[in-house]
Amino acid sequence: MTKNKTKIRQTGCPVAFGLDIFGDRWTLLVIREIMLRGRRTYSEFMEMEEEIATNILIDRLKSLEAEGLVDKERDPQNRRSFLYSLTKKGRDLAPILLEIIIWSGEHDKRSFALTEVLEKIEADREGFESGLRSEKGC
Amino acid sequence: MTKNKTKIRQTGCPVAFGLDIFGDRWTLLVIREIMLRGRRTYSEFMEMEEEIATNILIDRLKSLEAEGLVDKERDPQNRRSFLYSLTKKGRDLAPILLEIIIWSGEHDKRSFALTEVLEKIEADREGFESGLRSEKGC
DNA sequence: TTAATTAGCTTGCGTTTTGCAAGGCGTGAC
DNA sequence: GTCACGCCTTGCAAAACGCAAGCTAATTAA
Repeated sequence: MTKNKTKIRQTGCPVAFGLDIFGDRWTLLVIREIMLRGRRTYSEFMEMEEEIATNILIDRLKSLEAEGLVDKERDPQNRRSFLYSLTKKGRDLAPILLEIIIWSGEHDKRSFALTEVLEKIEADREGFESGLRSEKGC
Repeated sequence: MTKNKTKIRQTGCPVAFGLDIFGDRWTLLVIREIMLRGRRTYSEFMEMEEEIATNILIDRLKSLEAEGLVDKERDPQNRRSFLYSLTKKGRDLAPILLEIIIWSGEHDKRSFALTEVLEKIEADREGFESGLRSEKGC
């Protein structure tokens, strides 16, 4: 396992604290897979269109579990598979993901027909947030 | 200059789009310095308690400028210095920063007396957001 | 008008992380 | 048994990071 996140910045700043946990190019994409797409297994995560490498994926899954953002359990239906699910701490990342989606929607030139979705989000932030697993936005 | 952010993931997902721009351990800390602490120059950024290296700082400033999140201009008062300031695109990151602060406030065990600030934020999100440059939270 | 200082930036080099390809191992199906 | 599936490890090259040193242009001090 690549020894990731070696340097932890205990400065007390909440921004730095958050970035120490999910401040990289892959962690929030794994969260997105679970939260927005309902994917739950290693092989489902491997299907994401951004083409994550196997060692990076397993590294992020381990650190997410170590940080208490996801739980890992055997799939009762298929006992050679594992199911990853968000803890409360993980689910609480929803507003951050939502704000990233809003920001990108406003500033991504290629934002293909996302505008209408964005207007809905802005109009009903609460409602959207509670129903985040409904495929909108991504 | 370290050739940063080589791989750009044009998948159309707004989460990936955002992470391509600020998905690393330093970019949002530079934004924090400007937005929350009112710092504007290279040497002021070097004073941040997380001890950023000079080459990393200049690399991030250049990519922030290239992405149109900050503007750079000569300081009229001190013509050997430059002033960095947020563009609209940069200022629009405020809600993301705010949500990170809220998340960390809830999940950082060492969250020294931040709780009361958080309650204020939650109670008056709009108000807090518009006055983000007021030293609270960080 | 020359020397020193300040602010911003570059360079070199060792370490860490990432990306990619290949392969290994445990579980369950046949 | 043997085979396939799902999860995970390993090896190696490339990129990014971290650290220390030094360079350059603008300003101030002598």
